[in-house]
This record gives sequence, structure tokens and C-alpha cells, in this order.
Amino acid sequence: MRIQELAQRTGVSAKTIRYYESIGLMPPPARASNNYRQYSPAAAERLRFIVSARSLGFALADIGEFLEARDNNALPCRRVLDSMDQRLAEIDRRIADLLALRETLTGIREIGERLPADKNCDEECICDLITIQKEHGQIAVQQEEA
Amino acid sequence: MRIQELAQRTGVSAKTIRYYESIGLMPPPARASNNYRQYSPAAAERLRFIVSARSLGFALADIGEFLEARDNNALPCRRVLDSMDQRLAEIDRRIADLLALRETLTGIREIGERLPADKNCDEECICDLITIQKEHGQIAVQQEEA
DNA sequence: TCTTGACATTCCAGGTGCTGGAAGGTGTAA
DNA sequence: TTACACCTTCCAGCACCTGGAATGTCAAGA
Repeated sequence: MRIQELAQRTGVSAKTIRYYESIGLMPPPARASNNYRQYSPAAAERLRFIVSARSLGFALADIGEFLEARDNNALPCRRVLDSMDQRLAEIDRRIADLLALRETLTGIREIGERLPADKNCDEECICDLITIQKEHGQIAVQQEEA
Repeated sequence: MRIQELAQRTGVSAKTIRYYESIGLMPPPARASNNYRQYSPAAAERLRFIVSARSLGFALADIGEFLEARDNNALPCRRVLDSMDQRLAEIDRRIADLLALRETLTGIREIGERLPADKNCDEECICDLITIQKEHGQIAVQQEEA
């Protein structure tokens, strides 16, 4: 099948498929006489594997390791489980960070809401709203991926 | 003060300060005769504002708007509050996504843990662990920033 | 005086996971 | 013939920096 069909079957855009090939996640497929990529059903399977792993939050680098191990007939169960543990720990950290951030933000928001609208806002208003967190004590840092 | 001192005072690396300048968040500072950047205390204040806003999860583009408004003596309270609401909604979404992902992952992990170690693992093992989620039904997608 | 070391400058490239677009070739149907 | 959908490659950009190279500046110590 050609790249577009593979894309439709897997829900991955042709762009992305080429990208996966460029970084070595997908092997370079055979080419037709017109230089179009020719994919086998195995390619679809591999792509679906990648999609599944992505949806579990694994980085492409992790997935690359999984696939490489599989390509080498290794049995990377332990590695996959370890990766899952790492992912879980990371997810927990992120959730905690986001919750703390949420709390800080709602606190500030309420204060801002209680201000008497724009009328009494002086030039420092925005500074106050943003920097008010200093008085709130600790701040949730690194709420995004590092 | 020079860039290194500003960096130490604010906890922002010199690299990052130059980067902020390059994208217009920080105004180009005066230069000494040796072309070194010369910062005023106001620069530190501005940087701290940026840091605070970043720690509240605002994107640099948002922060740029805030600062621009402030530079123009506008009173962007409403805008800041709106931005906060957007941030809060986004945070809630992310937390929900992460929680769903967490659940999926722990479910799979438990199944994997119950497998009889590496001994009974065949070549499909890794596929099973990753693709098992299909049977688990829905999948948490977009667990990272889009 | 020379050297060492810590600073400073600019510019280029990379990471993550794609996505968009340009410029061009191929294939099919009206 | 012409339109249209597909294919190819390559380049650039998103966000937010970070690292490194190549080079310049300055103060202190041997």
C-alpha cells in the first residue's frame, strides 16, 4: 500500500510516517518504480504499536528502544515495565505540580476578582496580580515538561 | 549591573536573559564601552515579573502581552484574569488527561506484573503489554502539551 | 610582562514531535 | 488537455530554552 493508505489505516498522517522513518522508528520501505513508498501490512502493525505506546505517554526515544529490542528478538518486558514505572512516577509528579499550580492560580484569581473592576486599577495592578504569589509563599515551579 | 549579576539576582541564566531579549520580552539594555550589557534595577524587576508569570504557567507570548500592555500604560487586569481562566481550564484538562492515563497505565502494569517473569515471555510479550490497552477500551490521548 | 581565569560577545545548532509549505514529479479521469 | 489528487524532497517553524564554538575583555597573580 502507499503512504496515504497506510495513513488512513492507522490514523497517522503521511507527514508523520515520513518523520518516523526519518528518525529511524519506521524502516525505509520498498519503493515502487515511480519512487513511491510501498508498505507491507507489517508496517501498519508497527505503526499501530507506535501509536499505542505514544498514547501511553512513552517518548519516541523509548518506543525506539522497545522496537529495537523487538527487532533484535530481545525480550524487553522488564524494560517496558521499568519504563512504565518511570512514566507513572513522572505522571504523579506532573499531577502534583498541576494541582499546586491550580491552587495558586485560583487563589490569585479570587483576589483579582474581588478587586473593584478596572476603575480602581492603577498601573501596578497587573504586577500585583502576577507577583502577589510571593506573599502566598511557595510557588509551583516546572509545571510543564522540563 | 552586568548580565551575570542580573542572572544571579533573578535566578535566570544569562543565556535565557539574552534569549528573552532576542524575542523582545526584555528591552535591549544599554551597553558599556566594551559592548557588555548594562542592566538597571528595573531590568531585574521585569525579569522577576517574567519568572513569576512563568511559574504561574503563562506562556512567554502571554507574558509579552502583559508587559506590552504595561509598557503602554494600559490596564490589562481583565486580560490577565481572562488568561488565568484559560490557564485554569487548560490545567483542569491536563489533570484529567493525566489521571486517565495514569489509570490505563497502572491497569496494564498490574497485568504485566502478574506475568510469570521473563521466562514465559515470548516475542510478542512487549506487543501484548503495549497493545493490551485496545481491550481496555478508551485511551487517554494528548497527555502532553499539544 | 605574561598568563590564567572568569567574564563577556555573537552566531549556529539541537531537542521534542511533529506540521506547513514550496517546488516539482506521477497518475487517473473527464 | 486539463484538472486534480497523490507522491517526492527539502526547508522552516512551533516553545523554551541550552550547549558549544570562536572570539574579545578585564583583573589579579607569578
